[in-house]
Amino acid sequence: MKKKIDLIKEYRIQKLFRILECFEKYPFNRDSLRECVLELYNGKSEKSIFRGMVISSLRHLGLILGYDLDLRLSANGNLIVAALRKSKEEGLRAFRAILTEIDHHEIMILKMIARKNLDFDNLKMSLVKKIQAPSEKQAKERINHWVSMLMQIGLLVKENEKIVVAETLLSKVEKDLDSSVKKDIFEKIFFETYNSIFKKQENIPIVDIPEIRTEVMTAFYIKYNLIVTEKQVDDMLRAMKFTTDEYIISLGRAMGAEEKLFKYERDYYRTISVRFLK
DNA sequence: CCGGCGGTATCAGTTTAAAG
DNA sequence: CTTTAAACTGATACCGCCGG
Repeated sequence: MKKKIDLIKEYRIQKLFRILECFEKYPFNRDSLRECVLELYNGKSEKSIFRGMVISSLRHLGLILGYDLDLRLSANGNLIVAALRKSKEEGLRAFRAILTEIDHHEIMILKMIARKNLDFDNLKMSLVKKIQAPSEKQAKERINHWVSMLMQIGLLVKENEKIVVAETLLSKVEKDLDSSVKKDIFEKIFFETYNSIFKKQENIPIVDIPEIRTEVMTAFYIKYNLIVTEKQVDDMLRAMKFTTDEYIISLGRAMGAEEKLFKYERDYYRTISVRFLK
């Protein structure tokens, strides 16, 4: 069974950073957003750049949500921008965590490379054979782009003619991806965040999960300098007790097919609500 | 001559505008 | 108001120009 890899058309990370900043500036504002993005490509056409490259790449990477007028950052996309505000290196750290998480779960290039000891070209060829794509040319393009992104974030390094995994860096990333040390703080931040959104929306207790993900992740990052991805939020939320003598958490279903729903047991949910008993 | 950037053709759905 | 046409949107595969 060959793996499927999406084609990331825009894979230059510095460019993606600037695009994400446009999304942060103009959520739900397609016109300004499009203008902001096209400025980065000095006036190229919206069809090829905005629709053909930017939107599809960011969606494949899970960094944006919504269609036409509703385009906006996902929680992961927002985390990158928040980190970027601190420094470029921090932005890379966030991006690295998110990309590595995708790689570990879907593509596994890093694991494949760690096992082999091939030169660059042979390595790429062996990867190309393992993925499913419409043509060999397409497979090559996909692998090239993913490998390039892993190099840009520093997880793959050229060493003479060989290519190796930067183990020290990878272990740092894996620390960022490990939620076991964050569980204790999670409940505290989750309830604080819930309450602040609850107040913000004038005491309406039903909170959108994509929104609370964003806020929880930002709080973790700003207050504790900890990277928490969407997946980690979902994992830690699933691990919580939903019913105690202090509170009851309930989940709300989505109306139709939507993106990035919260999976709990066998179903997908869109909203969350907490009733405090004391 | 090669490859990367990004242009293009195309498609299936939608949405909007124009025409009747 | 209803029908018809045009434009828009997101996505995909493949192509071609240009710089090194």
